[in-house]
Amino acid sequence: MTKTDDTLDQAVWSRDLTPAELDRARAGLTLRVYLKDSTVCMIGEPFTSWMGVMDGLLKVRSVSKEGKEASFAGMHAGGWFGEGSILKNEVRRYEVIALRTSNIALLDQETFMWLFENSPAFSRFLVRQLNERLGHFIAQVEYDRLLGTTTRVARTLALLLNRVLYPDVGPSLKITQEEIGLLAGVTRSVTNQALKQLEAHGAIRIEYGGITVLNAELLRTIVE
DNA sequence: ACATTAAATTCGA
DNA sequence: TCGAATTTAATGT
Repeated sequence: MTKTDDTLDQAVWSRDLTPAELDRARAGLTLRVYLKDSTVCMIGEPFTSWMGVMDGLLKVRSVSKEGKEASFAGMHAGGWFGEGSILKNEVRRYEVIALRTSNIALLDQETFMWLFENSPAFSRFLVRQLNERLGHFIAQVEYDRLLGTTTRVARTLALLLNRVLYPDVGPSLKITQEEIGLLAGVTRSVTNQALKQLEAHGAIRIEYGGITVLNAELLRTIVE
């Protein structure tokens, strides 16, 4: 078992591929380690690869068309991103930073396009993922209108729990309060207060170095 | 920014 | 390899 075999094994989109498609995918995969605080990709960079988080935590800072407001999102194990840029063949509209040292898999553009055009299972996966993201963009419109901090933190956590984007995610997240703060765009102490509120409402349980979500639906819908 | 507590690591037997 | 001692990391205020 090589490392790329491992990677393929863990990737959701590989599950229904034919053996031939799997071989092709394996040949297009590269693994990289991004150290904490390093830049994974920059705004304006032409597309090079589709990326998957094997392990770690990334922060995606996306900027609106006019370069105005920025919004954040987290990316953790199991998540794949960049398909929007590759399909439209445009430059990246967001910047990605490693919040902690992370193992990232890269699938080169050529292989990605080959799979997209030749593998029904792969295309099906992509449609599902793109559709899911569309829903997020709609939710984001509301998000940017200064909601309360507790709500922002709640939504940040809810996004990390998304079953479509992170198929293997369970109710317990290994993420520090500092990291949650970076993702939600609030300070650590505000994060701490927000988490306490969420815990008081029974939405989560605070643990050392992480949280467990008790009521995901409440997390998604709560407004302070 | 500081004090407290939890976890991870080191080290001696 | 066990656990006590020390260091590092995360939390709460």
